[in-house]
Amino acid sequence: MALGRPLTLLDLKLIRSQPDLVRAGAAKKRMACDVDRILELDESSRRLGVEIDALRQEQRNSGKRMAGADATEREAILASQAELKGRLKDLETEQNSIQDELKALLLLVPNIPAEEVPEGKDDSENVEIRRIGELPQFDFEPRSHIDLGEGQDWLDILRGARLAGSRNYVLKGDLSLLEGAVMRFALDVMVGKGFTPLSVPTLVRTETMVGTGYFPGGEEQAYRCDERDDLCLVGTAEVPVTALHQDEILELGQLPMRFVALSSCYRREAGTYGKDTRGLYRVHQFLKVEQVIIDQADAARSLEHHLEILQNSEEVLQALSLPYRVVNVCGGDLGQPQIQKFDIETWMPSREGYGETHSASRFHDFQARRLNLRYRDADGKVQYCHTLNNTVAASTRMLIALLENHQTREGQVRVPAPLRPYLGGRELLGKPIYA
RNA sequence: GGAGAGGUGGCAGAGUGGCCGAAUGCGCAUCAUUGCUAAUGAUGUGACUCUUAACAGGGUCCGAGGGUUCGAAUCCCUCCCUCUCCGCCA
Repeated sequence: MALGRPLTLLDLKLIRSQPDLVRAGAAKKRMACDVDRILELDESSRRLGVEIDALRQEQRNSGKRMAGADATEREAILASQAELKGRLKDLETEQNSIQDELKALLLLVPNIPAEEVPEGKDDSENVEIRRIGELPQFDFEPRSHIDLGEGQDWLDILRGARLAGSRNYVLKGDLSLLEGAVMRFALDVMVGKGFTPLSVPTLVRTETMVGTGYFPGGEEQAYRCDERDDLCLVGTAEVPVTALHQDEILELGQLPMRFVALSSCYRREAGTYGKDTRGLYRVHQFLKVEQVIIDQADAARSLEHHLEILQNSEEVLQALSLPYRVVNVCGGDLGQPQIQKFDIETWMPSREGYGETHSASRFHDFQARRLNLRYRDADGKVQYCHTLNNTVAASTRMLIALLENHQTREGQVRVPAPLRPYLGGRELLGKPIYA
């Protein structure tokens, strides 16, 4: 996969100087990483580079002598240049193939997880940090969002599938309005906190997918339009928003940048056949409000931002009176790019459990390196930025939580106070449909 | 989709085969002057990478990739992007 920019990725110097750190990081994430091969390729490439540089210098100097040379000198120069050129070509070809392999391997090196990341093999070993909110107590048999949605004629899964295949849906009437209300509320909360709202493309170049760390590796999860146009549908606004300033050198005064964006999100959900097949939990398309922070390379500040964006989303859930818990994602459940991730799981009565609704990630400079996203620090030195993001609200999973947690015996849905202004002041949605 | 013009440093902009990593201006930094600010003057100021303990030195980069040439920012080809006009269109 070609990337049209210098490629440093996980700092090669770091891999050289502390290979064990990189190995340990990969092990904690339960990921493979051929550090030895990388070091070997790096060394050969550099050895060749020294040779090539010397030959190029010779080539340049004798080339410059041509201008003032007489006939016999010219002939001698031509002869030596021809020989130089041949040697250079051989060495360059060799170095290119080494670097191609090196780049491909570097793209796969996992970012090193933070110390606070718990050990563990998969999501069953994520560590709960806190539970907030009272679980709803029903004095009747609570219904699933599917029963409520279909009963109120708010949700048409059959026709959604007919239009676009399984895992698609149609929202009707008040549920469609409720979707708009939650999205707008989430957006307004973030704008109120000083985040800059952004409307961004959801079709991006594959280079941008590589830059944000989704490719290589996540190709199966993305809808791709690259046969004719080299474009992919994003699974989250994180991609275009984080990449907004790719290839730029930002001024210190511009940082930190805080962005919030509402976008459609598209996910193929390959490999999830038979999992969460009913309802709105796992779908191919939904709306999401996402928050992104871009700041200078400072681990302490990054950690602060991480807690900040986590707090922001918790505030949204609390305002909507939805019970949730926060988990510290363990090494084995962490993706390649993150150094730490907090998931927020919201209570969903039909699942009789918490379902993942938010994911707050801290990347250190992983994405910034791939995106060539840099800034000039106080000393005038160019550095890679740090990036972070978190969900503010994802439409379908929030609708599940809202419908199921706030349902009444009659099958209506109480509207949490903060959403009422977006729904004409109504406190209750739907008609009584159950006795 | 058709025709044309372009893509050069943080920004603007010159540069049509070697003396160009690149004039000049702006911006920025330091110093001088100054009650402060402004103005003025001087000096400095690209990124990446390799060798080196360091001093220092080398190489790469003028949208991307390939080609011609002893030698390419400059010539040729392909692709990407931007702008103008026309067409189509929510």
